[in-house]
Amino acid sequence: MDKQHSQCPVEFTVNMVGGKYKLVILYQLATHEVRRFNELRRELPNITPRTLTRQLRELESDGLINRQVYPEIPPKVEYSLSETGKSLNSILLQIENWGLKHIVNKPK
Amino acid sequence: MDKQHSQCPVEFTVNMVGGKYKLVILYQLATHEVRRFNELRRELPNITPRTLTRQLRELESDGLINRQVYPEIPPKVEYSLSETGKSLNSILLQIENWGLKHIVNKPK
DNA sequence: CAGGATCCGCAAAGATACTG
DNA sequence: CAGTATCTTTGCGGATCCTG
Repeated sequence: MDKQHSQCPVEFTVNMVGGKYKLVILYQLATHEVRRFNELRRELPNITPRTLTRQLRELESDGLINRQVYPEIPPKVEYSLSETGKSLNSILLQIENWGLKHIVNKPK
Repeated sequence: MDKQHSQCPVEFTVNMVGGKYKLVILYQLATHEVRRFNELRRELPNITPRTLTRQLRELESDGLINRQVYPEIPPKVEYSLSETGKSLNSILLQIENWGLKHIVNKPK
């Protein structure tokens, strides 16, 4: 209900990027500039179109990504980071690096 | 099921810190060194004890925090960041700063 | 190609009460 | 103080099929 009640800054940020795939999507856009719907689908092997659509829409309505529609046939839609989204770049890279460092100590 | 299948580093990290309150808890421990159960409860006004316990236990079993039990009466338990948890410090601070910068542009 | 429409399951979280 | 025990809820994401 009070999603935007967002007491503290950390909670505020989590509410923006806290979806199951949102950070991965943002990371994709951070490293590829522009991605199309089915490109993202391929990067996220287990995601369903419905879920991908929802995550993208939420990111868009939170102002983190841009959705560029080309009125052609077949349809073409390009997703990219907004300026606000780009301000997450350094965090995204650190999250990736942290994962790289600790993913190895984790087997078994 | 395949929580630890964790394809990419970003997803791996998200699986570790992706709980609704986990980053806030980690941030508390990053800025206060040590926190007790009810102290954390006060910082997270809406959390229930059951949920707090679970988030703490998951963070502990993922090796991000330490749980120090003092066998006294009344009981005393202190939570703190492990070395692995401390390696998240810079990310936690950046997340807070990002929230501080963008929480203002967000009203209405 | 980029989704929309439906239906559904389940894990995550909330509410409330109780305890060593 | 630091939890546990139950029960209930919710809402995210999955599965499947359909379409401009």
